Amino acid sequence: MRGGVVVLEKKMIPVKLDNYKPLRELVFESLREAIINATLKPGERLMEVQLAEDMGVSRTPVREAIRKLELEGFVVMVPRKGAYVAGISLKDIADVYEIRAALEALASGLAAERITEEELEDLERHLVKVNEYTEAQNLHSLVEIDTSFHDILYKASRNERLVQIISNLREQIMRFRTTSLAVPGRMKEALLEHKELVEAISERNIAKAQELAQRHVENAENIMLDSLQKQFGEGKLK
Amino acid sequence: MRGGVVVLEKKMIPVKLDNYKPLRELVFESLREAIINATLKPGERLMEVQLAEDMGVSRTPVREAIRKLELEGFVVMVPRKGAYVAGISLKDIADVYEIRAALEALASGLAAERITEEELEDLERHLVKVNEYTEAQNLHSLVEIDTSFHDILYKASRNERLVQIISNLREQIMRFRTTSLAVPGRMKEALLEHKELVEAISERNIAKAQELAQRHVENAENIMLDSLQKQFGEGKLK
DNA sequence: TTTCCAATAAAGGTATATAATTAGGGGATA
DNA sequence: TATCCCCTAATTATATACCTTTATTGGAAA
Repeated sequence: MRGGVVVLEKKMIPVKLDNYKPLRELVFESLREAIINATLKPGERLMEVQLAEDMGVSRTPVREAIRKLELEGFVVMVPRKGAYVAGISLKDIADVYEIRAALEALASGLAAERITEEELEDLERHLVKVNEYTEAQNLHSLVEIDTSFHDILYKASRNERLVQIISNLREQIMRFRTTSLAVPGRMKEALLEHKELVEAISERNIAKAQELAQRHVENAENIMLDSLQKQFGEGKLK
Repeated sequence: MRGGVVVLEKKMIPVKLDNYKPLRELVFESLREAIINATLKPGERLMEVQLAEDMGVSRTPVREAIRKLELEGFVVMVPRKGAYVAGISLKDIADVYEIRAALEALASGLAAERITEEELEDLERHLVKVNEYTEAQNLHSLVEIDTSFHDILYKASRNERLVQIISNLREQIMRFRTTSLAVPGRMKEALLEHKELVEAISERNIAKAQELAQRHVENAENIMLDSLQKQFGEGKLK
């Protein structure tokens, strides 16, 4: 029902009925989510028939979802055995952080060049919220707003592939994220680092933004590795 | 038939019958190869039945291979339409180089820290060959040995994920590689840059290695973007 | 009791069958 | 002649069936 009067549209509406998602996508997202929040634990076996039954679909979309999880590093395949939730060693975590430090420095530098005023304001609004949640010790909301903060920041780099790679790397260790920010004092420290970073970016100080981003990641790495090393010894985290 | 006499094995043979590869892997590699060397051209439609027939397999492994190609950015999916070989814009290429510059700098710096003497010697042996092929203007062999050179270099970073990401990014634009090294004078230039880089690494000069690697990638980018800009205008390369 | 072998079940790998959606063409009508 | 609609063919999406390999378990023999 469009009403009786035909109105001339200003623009052609980009009619995207892209709401449609294949089952494999839903399964993929569902499984990834479960792996990230440790509902599916490292080392756990993923059996196709069982997953298919649980989700009420056939094996085909489940298999296709697993293929994608495999490439993103969330599961490992053992030929003729099946898929297992990927374990991750301390070395793996260190490796990921090493890459993230470089890429987040790159992204922050690019953001300092390319960010718009609107985005900058948005970032600052986020900082206010981060502040609130930090005061309130609201860990859950903090993690959420923190993720959103970084999303805006990285998008400002105007490099979609970069955003995608960083996002993937962050997800890889987000399985242990709670451990990181839960360390006493880290929340306030991180907030300060974020503030400095935004300041450098708003000053369009590329080198400083890079430097701060890199150090920010390195700090997060040290905290996390420390606390993990205490929890577990060496070996794979399973 | 193991023969009549049982011989005591010196060592436990790491009995990996890992020679086995699922069909989906073979199909995956085959398709990726075809896309990289432009047998399958950007924008071309990939039809499952046809590919399956051509390769003498069923649709299932073909579909699974396509799922992986999708995640690696080699194909784009249009829901209910199928898969198309991914087109790539000049912006895309610039984005990829932007990331590569940062990551190859990182890898080279790490290599300067962690490379072994054996690996260094191996690199220098490769340089000799690069020299030969450059003199002989043997483009094909040059591309091959160049790839191998970089593989050794990046492995020396002792960061497998880093190696994997860089490899993927290189493959993404390898589809246009011929254009890059074919530019007159670039081959010699690249050789010189490689020599300097190896020198910096053998001196364990981390900062210099990073700097040289970054500039090397940036140079390659400029050459390639220039020559592509002449060939095509704007728009997707199809 | 322990070890080895065989039978069997269970799971992944592959192929095929069915459903659903889309593109395209041809004909009818204005 | 042009436009609109319906029908058909083709293709993807999903489900199911079949094949192959591996792990397990129970029993027989040493």
